[in-house]
Amino acid sequence: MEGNGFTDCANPQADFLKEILNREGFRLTSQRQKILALFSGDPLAHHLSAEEIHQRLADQGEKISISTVYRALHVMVNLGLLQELELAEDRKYYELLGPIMDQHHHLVCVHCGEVTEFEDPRITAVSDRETQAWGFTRLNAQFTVYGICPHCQGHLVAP
Amino acid sequence: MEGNGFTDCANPQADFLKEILNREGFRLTSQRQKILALFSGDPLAHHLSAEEIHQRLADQGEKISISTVYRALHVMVNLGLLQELELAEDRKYYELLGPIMDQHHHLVCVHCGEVTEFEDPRITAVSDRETQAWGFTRLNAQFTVYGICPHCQGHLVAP
DNA sequence: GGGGTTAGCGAAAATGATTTTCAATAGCTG
DNA sequence: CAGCTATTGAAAATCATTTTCGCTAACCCC
Repeated sequence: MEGNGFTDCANPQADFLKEILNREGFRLTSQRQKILALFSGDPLAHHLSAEEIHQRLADQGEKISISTVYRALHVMVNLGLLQELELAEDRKYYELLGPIMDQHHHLVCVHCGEVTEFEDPRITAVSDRETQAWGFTRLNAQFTVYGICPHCQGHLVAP
Repeated sequence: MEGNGFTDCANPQADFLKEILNREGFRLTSQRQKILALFSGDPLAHHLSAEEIHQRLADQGEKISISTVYRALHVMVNLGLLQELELAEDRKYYELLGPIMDQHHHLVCVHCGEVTEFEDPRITAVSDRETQAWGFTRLNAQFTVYGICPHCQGHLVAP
């Protein structure tokens, strides 16, 4: 009954999303807004999996189906709003892909799962060079380094 | 009844594998030898998925259970003999990780799936720099660039 | 501003890669 | 060679992700 906060008053965030969606024949739904809001709202929520998104929404009282979460994530990846990451072994993670935000990469501890981000212009340089050299249209690049973090190096027992 | 060709006469390939396996408490089995032989035997078989390995073995008359293939791949990844790659969306691929072979990376066409390899010392330099900067022990690094290959750029219809 | 069209939703079932279970077998070490 | 235990095969189990289907809600047009 009560409003969801998106219905009428001008919301620049929503307008932006709506335009991007409608341009490609997609519709602006409250579910998509809430999912995207999770990323832009919480700076600590850099990397989220579908299940984590579903859980966080449930925690804040939003009952959104897990299939809807997956569908929304795919749409946003295709629109270039999110990027899909292969951080853990089994599930995929997603992060906001701002047009401003420069390409950044990941250092993952295979022991505790901690993820650290870093940037280096050389990475972008190499991906540009290679895509051009082979005549590819570049869509995306992922650089992930796996290792053991300083903290976990103390606990080196057999897994 | 007839031999498998590995039973007795000195096989440097097998001895090498046996030593590596035994050093960590693993055993040399004919299944593991055959799986590893697929990689070193066929230079065209750069990137293989578990299912492809199972199929190739079946084609050459070797009946090895798919679960054994998965188990062998994990062991070899842990021993540093193989590297796990995230090339396609759904399955994992594996490739030989020679101590000689320098780190190389992948350029993937998201349309046709073609995989091209390239090398660039800057990538290794960056991963070394970052792991050291954060105090990590470096295990592995993967750099994958996604794009559309020249051939597929002609077929740009909506998916 | 309402009505028709159709994208999108939820719930549950389906899929498909990978993992585990368990009894039988085969490496390795003494 | 014997004993211990890692490994295998086959089938069942997992588990993330996708699909199906009837219903709802966005968007477009008048």
